[in-house]
Amino acid sequence: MNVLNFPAIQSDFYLQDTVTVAKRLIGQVLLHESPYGVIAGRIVETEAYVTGDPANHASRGMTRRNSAMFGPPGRAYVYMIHTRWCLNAVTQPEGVGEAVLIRALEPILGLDIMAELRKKTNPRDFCSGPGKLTQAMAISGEHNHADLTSGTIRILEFEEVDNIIQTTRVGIKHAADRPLRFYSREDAKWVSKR
DNA sequence: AGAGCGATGGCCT
DNA sequence: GGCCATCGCTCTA
Repeated sequence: MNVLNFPAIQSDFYLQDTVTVAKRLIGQVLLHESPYGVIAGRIVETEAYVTGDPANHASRGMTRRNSAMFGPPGRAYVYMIHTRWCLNAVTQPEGVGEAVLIRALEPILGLDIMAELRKKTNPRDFCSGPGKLTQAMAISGEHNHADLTSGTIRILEFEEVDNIIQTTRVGIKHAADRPLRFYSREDAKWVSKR
């Protein structure tokens, strides 16, 4: 199988309820045709950030940093936290600030590139966290607003995952009790722990 | 498993 | 100028 032939998920998908998008992104493939070569991983962990949610960057209105969240669906919202980049897929129509944070991947393509970028040898250290996977996938601030439905960074239709665990989100202060984190039970070994 | 800490940029006062 | 964050690493046990 050649992932490059898989169809990219189109913007209608990202117009579904953000929680639904977060669940259904599990099992799909994040691809980057990067300057280093083709890199890809299967999404195994996500979090939803919705309207009225104090943990959502968009909850206090639009700023320059979070503007991508208010843009069209299917774009990337990439921001920096504590020296690391994090990748979100923007959901909902333009003007609504919601997104899904991609938290972990199962590496599937370009493992040698990931090893080099991450300076790690164990594949479990490549993409088991939001800041790790952007480094492994060569994604950074320059990719903010990038179109994930076509272009060099895409999310591809791959498979549906049934056994999805729903728990609380990681590393947030506000609304920490809301169960808006999702991960694939079968792929728990690739998931971020903290 | 759990605590401590480095580190950068955005945003508000 | 200061606060704080969708984090990762290392050290201890």
